[in-house]
Amino acid sequence: MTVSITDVAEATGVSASTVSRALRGRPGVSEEMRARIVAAAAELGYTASRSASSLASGRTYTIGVVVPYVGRWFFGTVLDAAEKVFSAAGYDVLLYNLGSPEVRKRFFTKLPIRKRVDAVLSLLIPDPEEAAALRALDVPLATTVGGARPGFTVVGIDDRGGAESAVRHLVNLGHRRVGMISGASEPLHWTTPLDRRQGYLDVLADAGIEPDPALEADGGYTVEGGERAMTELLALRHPPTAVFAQSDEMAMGALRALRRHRLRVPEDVSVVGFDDHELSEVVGLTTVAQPVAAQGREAARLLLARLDDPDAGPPHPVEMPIRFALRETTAPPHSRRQR
Amino acid sequence: MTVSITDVAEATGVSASTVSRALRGRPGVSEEMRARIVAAAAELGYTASRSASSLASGRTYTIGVVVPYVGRWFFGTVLDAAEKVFSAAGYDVLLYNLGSPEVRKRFFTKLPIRKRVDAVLSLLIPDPEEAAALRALDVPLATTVGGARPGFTVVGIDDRGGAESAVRHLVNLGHRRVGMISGASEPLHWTTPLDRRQGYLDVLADAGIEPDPALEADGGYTVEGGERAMTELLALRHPPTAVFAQSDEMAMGALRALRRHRLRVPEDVSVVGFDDHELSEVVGLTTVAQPVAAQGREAARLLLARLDDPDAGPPHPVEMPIRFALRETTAPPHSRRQR
DNA sequence: CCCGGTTGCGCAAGCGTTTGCGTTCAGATT
DNA sequence: AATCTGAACGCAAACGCTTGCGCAACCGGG
Repeated sequence: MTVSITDVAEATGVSASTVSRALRGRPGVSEEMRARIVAAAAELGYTASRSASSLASGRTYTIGVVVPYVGRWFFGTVLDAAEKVFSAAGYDVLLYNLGSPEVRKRFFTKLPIRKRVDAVLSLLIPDPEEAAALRALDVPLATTVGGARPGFTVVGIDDRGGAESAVRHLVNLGHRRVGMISGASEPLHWTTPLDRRQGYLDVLADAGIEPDPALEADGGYTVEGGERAMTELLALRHPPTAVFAQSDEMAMGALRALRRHRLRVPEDVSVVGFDDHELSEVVGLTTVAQPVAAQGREAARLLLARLDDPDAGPPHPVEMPIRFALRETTAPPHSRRQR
Repeated sequence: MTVSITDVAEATGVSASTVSRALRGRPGVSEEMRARIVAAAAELGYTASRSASSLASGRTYTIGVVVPYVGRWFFGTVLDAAEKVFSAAGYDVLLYNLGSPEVRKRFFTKLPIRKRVDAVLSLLIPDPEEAAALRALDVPLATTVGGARPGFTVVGIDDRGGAESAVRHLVNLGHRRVGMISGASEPLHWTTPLDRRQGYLDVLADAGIEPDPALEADGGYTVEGGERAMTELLALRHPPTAVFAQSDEMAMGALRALRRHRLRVPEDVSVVGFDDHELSEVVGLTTVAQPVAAQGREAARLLLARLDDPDAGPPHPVEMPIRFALRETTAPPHSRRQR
């Protein structure tokens, strides 16, 4: 039924070996013969069986991409960009969506990915054990989203510096009580929350402001979490006049909480986020923008490069540029709105 | 290096056939032997090579999912949900991200998916030719997002009814000039924009309102497009007092345009969207909510059912429930409009 | 005219599973 | 005791490719 390599071999009057070589651009076939074979293959609608060829060659031409949550904007965007690079290079993408802890655990113990991929791009930060499991696959590995791991190609951004620019902006506007909505409850091996927090603390110290632990609330990197966190902060005896949210999603949650409390942004409270979510510009959120898609592209490219040259070790971490995006959610404390 | 089935066989002192049967729960193996084999396999860290087993069995245990744009919230969410169902059932997901027309065309002509998947879930609406190409794969097929195709399992919503409820809401509030931001430039075989438009027209007719073509603007289903479209509408001599956006993304674009024009929502202009984007609640957008993740889950489930029982033809279309979500962007028209 | 070197192609041995069929053997049936 | 019956397992043939090696035919240079 489905046409196999011998069918096109017979149609052309050559052996299967020649067909294989011709179709894959291998040397040892005359140009004339190659043309005939290609034509015949096209006419018959032949595609090599991936299972068979990867069994025979050991290459799968498939990249495994593991993601914590495809639905979230950040990961969706990175995946989108990476997939384009991979498919343009002739690789297929096998997607593993590791939402819940159980699924994640099962994945790393059973490793269904084994013998199925030529490389893996991890959009989640593997803990040390998980990283070891991946290394056991013996294929090139890469990660985005901070957190260096031995053996991994990593591309990320300067989280600390980004946080600094955000908080410095608030301090420069005159804010003294600036809160932070973080993701403290996230697993510790993920360094992003820590780095961003450090940036926050650095700037405060620099400005001679005593950090107040009460001004740090956990938003778990979700919209709802951000809303809860902001609500907590507003319940304080001395609420902050400005908050730095470690992600735009949390910042949007914060905006919502503020609206609910009938507080105006930025007149009553300033908010700055981090990431530059696709909708941040729409809501006018001041934020520090990171090149999300570009990170996906870059990680994919580096991975492919390592596939082409297996001897090259993992390159040193790549740091993508960030940019402070001043919009409409920040102003000096207790300001009157000007027209 | 990598452990194969014969390694397990030798370790247990049986033949490879028995190992295969034991590990896959096939009859013909004593329980005692099965236990020993399972133990040995676990100890050696054995995983069957997918290439080899699918070559031998003809099954790939892989589902192809083709998506127009993973990064968009809607598709990301559907994919997320579907992937969970597939992986829970032991299937892997092969992702094809068909953003640009060229990539899309190449995909459907070369069909790299051939011989690689047991079924395909298409999140984009294939045109008749593309649908035929997919049918040639001779595997179960499914689509979400409107547009019935012969041979496809389809799950969707009542787009027309949803649009009607949205527009009726506006009309009931007293609006007479209600505009629409649509996606008219989208390919014609995608029926969603058409259905939603029909719902819009139905309600107007029902209310005795003469439809004004000038009140329909194309937003291309993106935020920027929505913003442009709203800007066009505002430039009219008689701008609408309310607009129905065919998607939340376009609605958000519209909100942005309105803010830029210093118009207040809902006092000056009412806006209602469609989809219930994850951030719609955050911005308080009134919309008609559809169960996005549920549609992905359902489509995946139906596909798996057809895999289990290949004789069952494609089930008739499944229609998921929708719900009108009243929030804060709609109100009665203001008699006095500022300029 | 011979000869080492290409060039172009076929042969056949895998790659690691699955599976139809055959074999063995313990126990049940006459 | 002879025969029949399953159950449990092994044999070996696929599955559809890739690839090292061998072997003609052909090339130009000495």
